[in-house]
Amino acid sequence: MTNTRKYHHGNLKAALIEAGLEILAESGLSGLSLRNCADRAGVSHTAPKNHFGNITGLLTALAACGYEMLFGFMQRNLSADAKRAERRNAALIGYVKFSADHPALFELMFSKRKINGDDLVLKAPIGACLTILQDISKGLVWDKSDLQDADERAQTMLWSMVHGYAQLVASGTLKAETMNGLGVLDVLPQFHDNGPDQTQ
Amino acid sequence: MTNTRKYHHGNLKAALIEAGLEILAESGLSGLSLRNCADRAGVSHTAPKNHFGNITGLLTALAACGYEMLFGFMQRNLSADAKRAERRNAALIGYVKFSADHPALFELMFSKRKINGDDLVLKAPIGACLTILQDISKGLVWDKSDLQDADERAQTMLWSMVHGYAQLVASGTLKAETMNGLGVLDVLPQFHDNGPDQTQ
DNA sequence: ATTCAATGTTTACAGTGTAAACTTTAAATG
DNA sequence: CATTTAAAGTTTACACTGTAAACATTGAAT
Repeated sequence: MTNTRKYHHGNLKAALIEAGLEILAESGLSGLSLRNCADRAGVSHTAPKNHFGNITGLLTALAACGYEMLFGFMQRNLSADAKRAERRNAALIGYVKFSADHPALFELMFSKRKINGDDLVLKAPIGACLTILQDISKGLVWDKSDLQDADERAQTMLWSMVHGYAQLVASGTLKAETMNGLGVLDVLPQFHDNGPDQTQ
Repeated sequence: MTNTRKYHHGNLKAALIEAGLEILAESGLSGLSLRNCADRAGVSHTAPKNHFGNITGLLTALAACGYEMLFGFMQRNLSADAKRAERRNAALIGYVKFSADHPALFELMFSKRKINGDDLVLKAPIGACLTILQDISKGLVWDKSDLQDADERAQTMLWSMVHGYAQLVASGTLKAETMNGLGVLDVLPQFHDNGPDQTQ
């Protein structure tokens, strides 16, 4: 009935993002192009230019979408009164689970040369994720917790650990059979907390 | 003098790899193509096919080159009688230094979808690097060292930590100014050793 | 001296991103 | 309501990419 394709799509920007996410899931980052994205949305191959400017604009919008999803993954299965240690474990598990569930999107999100880091639409969800990281990094007791900038060190350490694990697994560098199915919490060290859990 | 270009290059395979490494250093992974690689080597754009088959073949050869370099970086500044803790620190620092000195090559080496993981020329230097990783992961004392497969867990943990740190820095995700110039040893936990240093 | 396989070249084609000129249409304006 | 205008899509064109097929050259084996 809606066979009479309208000249103006009406919601092309959202349709292009949805098409892009589908193509990423089906064919990976290398399988995504402006043209097949436009194809799937049912418009000409130059239509995306009106909404995203160029390929970087589209990829940036998709990456922003990814960070919003990552934010959700890092807060999944958390009760309202979860302690910081629980929040930390949930965030680490969520981070790895997201990278496993959406490997191409995860790859794109950290392909910093393919996206526009100054885009405000991208910065917002990244900031939200960093807020979680900051929370779970506070007051960590480990062998460097008495040095200067301990919280900042802890943040870098936690992110490095979980991101490296996620990236090595998602890229296929660490194969599942090599790992005896060990998850991130089975491998990375556990640190205990010091001081108050300020958000409680 | 050698202006009379010979029909047969003589050493095209090596020349193409060298050209590829140069382009990677100058223009990044996205700036590398079969055609500009052939251009720089002074041959027609289809000449590389005889030596590498397709773009995957060239990228695989370049990645193999990268792992050989990484192996050298991980053993740099080591005296003949270095203890395992020294070897471990040297390897971690070398890993990060390599990723900082050759970011595009590092990116390629872990772009597993762009290279042929079954290539024996690639497998050899990867195996050499894994041998170092295995060495520096043995007998590590940490909160999971009494669990099953402790050495394997330690290996995954060490690799995750250092790789995540290297990737986040090399990709520009962790900016230098954000980090107060903290190096990998200033951030990641230090574990002490248990048992004999078997290679001594 | 001849053959032949390895090594390069030429030509062709489909796919990519992007720019410019053009067309349609919804919405604002009189 | 009629007109204008700018946003949204299309058409066309071009340079670049990887790859395949047909062809040319040449060093080395016979």
